Amino acid sequence: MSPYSSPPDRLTFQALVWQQVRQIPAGKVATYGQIAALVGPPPGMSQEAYKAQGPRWVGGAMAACPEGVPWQRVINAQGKISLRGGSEIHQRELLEAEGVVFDDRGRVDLERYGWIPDSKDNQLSLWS
DNA sequence: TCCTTGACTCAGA
DNA sequence: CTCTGAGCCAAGG
Repeated sequence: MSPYSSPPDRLTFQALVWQQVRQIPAGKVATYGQIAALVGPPPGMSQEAYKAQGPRWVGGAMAACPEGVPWQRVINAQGKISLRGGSEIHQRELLEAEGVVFDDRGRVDLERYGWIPDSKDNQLSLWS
C-alpha cells in the first residue's frame, strides 16, 4: 500500500499540468484523472502505473498551483470538490460565479459542465 | 533523522 | 448509491 508516489520529473509534470489546466474555459470543469490523461505518463512509465498515480500527482501539482491557473475548475471524478483546507467553499463560489451549477449533494454534472479538450490544443509540448 | 501527511481513482462488496 | 482497500513516495515539522 503505497498510494503516494512522485513523477520522475515533478517540476516538469507540474508545469504540464498547469499548462493543461489553463486550457479549461470558464464555466467548465475537468477531473484530476482527465488532466493526468492529457499530460500523459512520464517517459519510461507504464500506462498502468500512471493510471493509478497520475491523478494524485495532478492533485499534488494543484496544491502548488501558481497565480493565473484556474485551479477551481479541477474537481474529482465524482463531480465533487476535493480540498484539504477550508477553501472548498471558496472554490464552489468561484465555479458558481462562472455559471457551474451544483446539485443538492454538492456535485457538478460532468455531463454538462465537463470540459471537452480540443484535440488541436492537445498537441502541446508534452515531455519535451 | 523519524514521523506525519497528503486537491485521486477505480474495482468490489 | 455508499464505503473500503489498493496503487512507484517525498517535502516539512
